[in-house]
Amino acid sequence: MSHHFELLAEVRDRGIRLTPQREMILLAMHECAGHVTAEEVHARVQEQNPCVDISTVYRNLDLLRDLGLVTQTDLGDGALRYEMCFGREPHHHLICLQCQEIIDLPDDVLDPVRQRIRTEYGYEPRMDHFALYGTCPACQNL
Amino acid sequence: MSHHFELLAEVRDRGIRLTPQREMILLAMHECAGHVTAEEVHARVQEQNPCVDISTVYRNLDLLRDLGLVTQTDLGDGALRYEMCFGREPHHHLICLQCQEIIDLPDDVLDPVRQRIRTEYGYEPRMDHFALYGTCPACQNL
DNA sequence: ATGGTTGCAAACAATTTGCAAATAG
DNA sequence: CTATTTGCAAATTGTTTGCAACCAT
Repeated sequence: MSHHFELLAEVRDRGIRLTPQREMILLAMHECAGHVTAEEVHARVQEQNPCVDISTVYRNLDLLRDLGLVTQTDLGDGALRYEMCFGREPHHHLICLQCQEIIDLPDDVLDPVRQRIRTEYGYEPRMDHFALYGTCPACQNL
Repeated sequence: MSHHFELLAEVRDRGIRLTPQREMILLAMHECAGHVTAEEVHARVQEQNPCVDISTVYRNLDLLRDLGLVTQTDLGDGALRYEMCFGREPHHHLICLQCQEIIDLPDDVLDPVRQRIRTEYGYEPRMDHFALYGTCPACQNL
């Protein structure tokens, strides 16, 4: 919670109106360490004010994504995941296909791939927030 | 079309009933080089028999995916993509964020990532059919 | 004051399901 | 013959939209 203020200031500085709903969503995202669905953010916000609508959550998450404060990732299950990235290191996720455990990977695991994409195919890679899959050590011994 | 027969034999050998619908779907998938949506498969099959329902297409694509004959990929736009992988090299896709152009990448671009995931995190990676994003050479000059 | 923002209800798109009838083996 | 598969219609799920009222600046 240390830099809640910084976060709110950041938003205000960009000329974005700070409505109570927006502030609650920002706060909820800031507190949740991991990636959450819109539904989860909604539930969290409703604990404070049950009137807040899910569409407001979606609209704000989209906005924050466009501002670059939040990442939006599609993990392949039905729902999009959002994660606060303001003031955090870029990273990726390694997801266990069996137990769904998720661990973070440093951004540079993808550097060799980026390298090859650049030199061999001329594409400029943009791989900001990636989901990789596998089986975790625990689940390998079953 | 050379190994249509092989493909049908493969399916029959696994004890799967070969209904006309299933055969049409198999054929459509085999002819389409790239990744297609269920809708596209449906459209293609309906050219032959307009009665075939979209749910039948979905059910069969799920079945073929479970059999390992077809890959299912989520490119992040609303619709899942399917691709016949029977008798083909494993590969990945590099998608231009601007023009949506898609090119194939050989499987081994991910080897360094796999290596690190294995040695550093103990996960057994399973990255069969991946979607990577970037900007293609053409779109970089705009 | 006024333009961005909200809640609501309804629309949407992709996918799934229940069920009776049809059919492959 | 019978378990599987199909077509149909309806349900689900996650997300988006139109709009009048509301409110941060």
